[in-house]
Amino acid sequence: MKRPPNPLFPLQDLNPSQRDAVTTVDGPLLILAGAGSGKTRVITYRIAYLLQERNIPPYAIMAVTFTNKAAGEMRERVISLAGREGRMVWISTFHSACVRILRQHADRMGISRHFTIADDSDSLRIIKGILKEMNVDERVLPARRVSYLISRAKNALVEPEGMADLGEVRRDHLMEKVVLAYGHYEERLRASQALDFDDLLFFTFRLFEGHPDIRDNLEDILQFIMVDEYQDTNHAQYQIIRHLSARRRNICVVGDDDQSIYRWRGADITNILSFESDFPEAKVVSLMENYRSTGHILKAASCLISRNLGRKDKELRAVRPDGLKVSAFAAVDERDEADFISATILDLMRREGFAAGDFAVFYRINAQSRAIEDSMRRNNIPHAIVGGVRFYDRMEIRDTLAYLRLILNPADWTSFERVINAPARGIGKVTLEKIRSCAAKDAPPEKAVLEALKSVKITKKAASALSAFLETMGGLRDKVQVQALDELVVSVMDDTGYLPALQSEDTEAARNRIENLQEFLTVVHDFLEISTGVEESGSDTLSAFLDQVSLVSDIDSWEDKGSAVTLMTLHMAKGLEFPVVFLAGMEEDLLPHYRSQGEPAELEEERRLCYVGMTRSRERLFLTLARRRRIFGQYDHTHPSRFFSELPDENVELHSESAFPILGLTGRGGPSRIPSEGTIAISEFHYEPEPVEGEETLLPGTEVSHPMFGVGQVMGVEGEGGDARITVYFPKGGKKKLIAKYANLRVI
DNA sequence: TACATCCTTCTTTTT
DNA sequence: GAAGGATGTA
Repeated sequence: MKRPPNPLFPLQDLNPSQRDAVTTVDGPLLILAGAGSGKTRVITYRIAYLLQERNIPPYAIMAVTFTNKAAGEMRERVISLAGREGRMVWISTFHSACVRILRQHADRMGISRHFTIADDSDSLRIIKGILKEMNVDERVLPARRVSYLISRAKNALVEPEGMADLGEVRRDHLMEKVVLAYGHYEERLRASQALDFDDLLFFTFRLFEGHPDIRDNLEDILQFIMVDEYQDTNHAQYQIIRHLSARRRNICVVGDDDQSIYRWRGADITNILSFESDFPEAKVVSLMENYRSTGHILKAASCLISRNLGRKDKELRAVRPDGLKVSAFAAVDERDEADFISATILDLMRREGFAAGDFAVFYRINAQSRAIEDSMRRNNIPHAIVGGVRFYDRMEIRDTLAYLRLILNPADWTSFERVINAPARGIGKVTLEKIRSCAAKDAPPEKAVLEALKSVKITKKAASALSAFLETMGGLRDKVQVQALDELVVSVMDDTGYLPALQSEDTEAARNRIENLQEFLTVVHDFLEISTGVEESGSDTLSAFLDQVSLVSDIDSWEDKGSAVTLMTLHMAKGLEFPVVFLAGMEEDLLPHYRSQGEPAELEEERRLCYVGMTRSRERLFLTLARRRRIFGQYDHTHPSRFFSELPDENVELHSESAFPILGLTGRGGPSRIPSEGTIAISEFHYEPEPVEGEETLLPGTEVSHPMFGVGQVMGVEGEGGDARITVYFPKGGKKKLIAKYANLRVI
C-alpha cells in the first residue's frame, strides 16, 4: 500500500531540534528530552513520519512504553496524525509485549501457553512458604528482602548460581540462603506453570538467546524500534532491545536521565548515560526547550537537579515568562498542611477561576494521602486518589481471579491454595498439608487432591468438600468454551459458592465485597466491549482478560476528567502535567525518604523525584511541610527537607500564611503567624513545640542507659509522664518495653 | 477447623 | 492505626 509523500506533513508544528529528531529515522538515535520539551509529540510525529513519509508498513514499527496509559495515549495520537494505519503499529508496554511473544512461543520454552502471571503478592506468598520450609527466621531474613533480591537478580539476568557475584550483595551465610530460596522459588513457579513479572522479561531474553530463529524472525518484521522512558529501563529490557535491533540498528530511545526514578526496581540509569558508547554511530538530539512551566518554577527545579553528579550536564530553557515564584509553606502538622492545601485550592478556584481538575497533590508515600483526603472531604473538594489500595488487590477480587486462573492453568498451585478454602469449606492447614504431601513432583494440585482422597485419611467433611471442589472446577472448565466471559465469571461466583456465602453473611463488610464483585463484572463487560471483533476461543478470551488485569497499573485508569483534584505519589506523576501542583511532605526522612539516605546514588534519586514533581507544574507550585507528623500513629518532629536549601532564593518565596519561616528561604518579614524565633533551620530547629503526648526528653533516637540492660536507644514512646511506655533497643538485651517511672532510665 | 483476640510490624516508591 | 500473624478457645 504505497502512497506518495505527503507534502502536508505538519513538520512546521515542530521546533528545529524536534524536527531533527522526527526526521532522523535511520540508525541509532538518542533523544534527550527534558521535562516539558514535547517528548510525546516527537515520538508520535516520528511514527507518523515513518508511516507517511517513508512508507514504512505499520507492523514494522514497534514503540515500547512503561504504562498502558502511555501506550494508549500514544496510539491515539498516532492514529489522529496518521489515520487508521496507526492502529496497526505495535505500541505496548515492555511487559505486555513480552507476554504476547511468550504466549506465542511458550512451547519452545517448555512452558504452558496458558502460563499464569504471578503478581507480587503471589511471589511473596511463595517465598514466605519457602523460607518457612527452610527454617529461616523471618526476622533475620525477611521475605520482602528475599523477594527484592531475587527480583534484582532477575532484572540483571542473573540465575541463582550467579547471584552471589552481584555487586551489592556480599557472599555470606545469609546470601547462601537467598540463593537457595531463589532456586526453590524458581522450581515452585515452574511447577505451577507460572511466571512472575520479572520472568516475563527474563524468559523473553532467554527465548531470544536460545532460539535465534524466533529473534531473527521478529527482527525481520520490526524494522524500527522506539523506546520511551529509556532512563527507567533495566538490564533485562536493555538486552531485549539490543536483540531486537541488533542487525538493523534502527533503534530510537527517548528519555531524560534527570527523571530516572525506578532505580529501586532495577532501572539502570547507565543505560541512557552510555547509549553513545553502546552505539558509537548514534546521533544525539537534545530537546531543551521547556514549553510547560513558567520561568520561576523551571529555574528552581533546574537549580535543584544541578546538584546531582550522575547526570548529563544540560540546562532547560524556559519558553514561558517567569510567572509567579514557587511558594513554600510550613504547617504545624499534617492536618494543618492538608488544610492549607484545601484552602489554597478553594481560594484559587474562587478567585482565579481554576477548576478542580487543574490541581494535583503529590507526595512521597501513599500513607500521606489520608490526611489530605480527610481535609478535602471536610471541605467538599472533589478529589481522586490514584494508587494506594488497589481494586485488584481486594480479597474478593483476587479470589475470583484465582478461580479464573485455575480454570485456565490447572497447575497453578498458588491460585489453588488461595481458593481451596474460599469460601470456607472446612479445608484448613492440616488437610492442605496432606494434599501437598501427596503431590508427586510437579503434579498439579487437583491430581494431588485425587491422590490424597485415595491414600490418606481425610475427615469426612473435608473429603466431600474436596470432591465437590473437583467437580465444580471440572464444570467450570467445560463452561469456558461455551459461555461468554461475563457469564463465566458469574458462574465462578455462583458455582463455587463464593457469592452465596457472602450473601448469607449479612454484614457491612460482606455487602461491600459483593459490591466490589459487581464492579468487577463491569470491568469484564468493559473488556468485552473493547475487544470485540477478534474471533477467539473462550479460553483465549479469558487468557487475554487475565493478562490485561495482571498488567494494569493504577495510573492506567486515571483519566484527566477535569472534575477532581488528583492525589498521587511522585512516582505516578511522571509524564503528567497540571496547572497547579502541591508537593506535600517536603521533610527530611520523607523526601528524601529515610530508607534512601544510605548511598549517594539513592539520595540523587530522591532529588530526581523532587525534580519530577516540581516540573509537572505549569503555573503554580507549592512546596509544603509539616513540623510534626504522625508516623505509625505517633507524632514525630520533622526537619525541613534539605532540598529547600538547594533551591535558589530568587525563585522561591515563603507563603504569606506560612506558620513558620524556613531557614534558607527568603520571605523574611512577610509572614504574619510567625513566632520570631520560629525559624526552621535545615539541620535543626529551635522551636519548642506544644507538648505532644508522652514526649519529653525521650525522643526516639535518644541514647539512654538502664541499670540492668546497659546502654540502649529509644525506639518509641507511648503514653504520658511516668506511665509512659518506652520501647528501648539494647544491643545487649534486645528490645524492651519499659514503664517510665520504674525503668530508671538515664539520658546520655 | 473456625473464630476471637492479642500482638507485632510496617510504609517507600510499582510494571 | 491497619493488617497479618500467632495464640488460645470452642
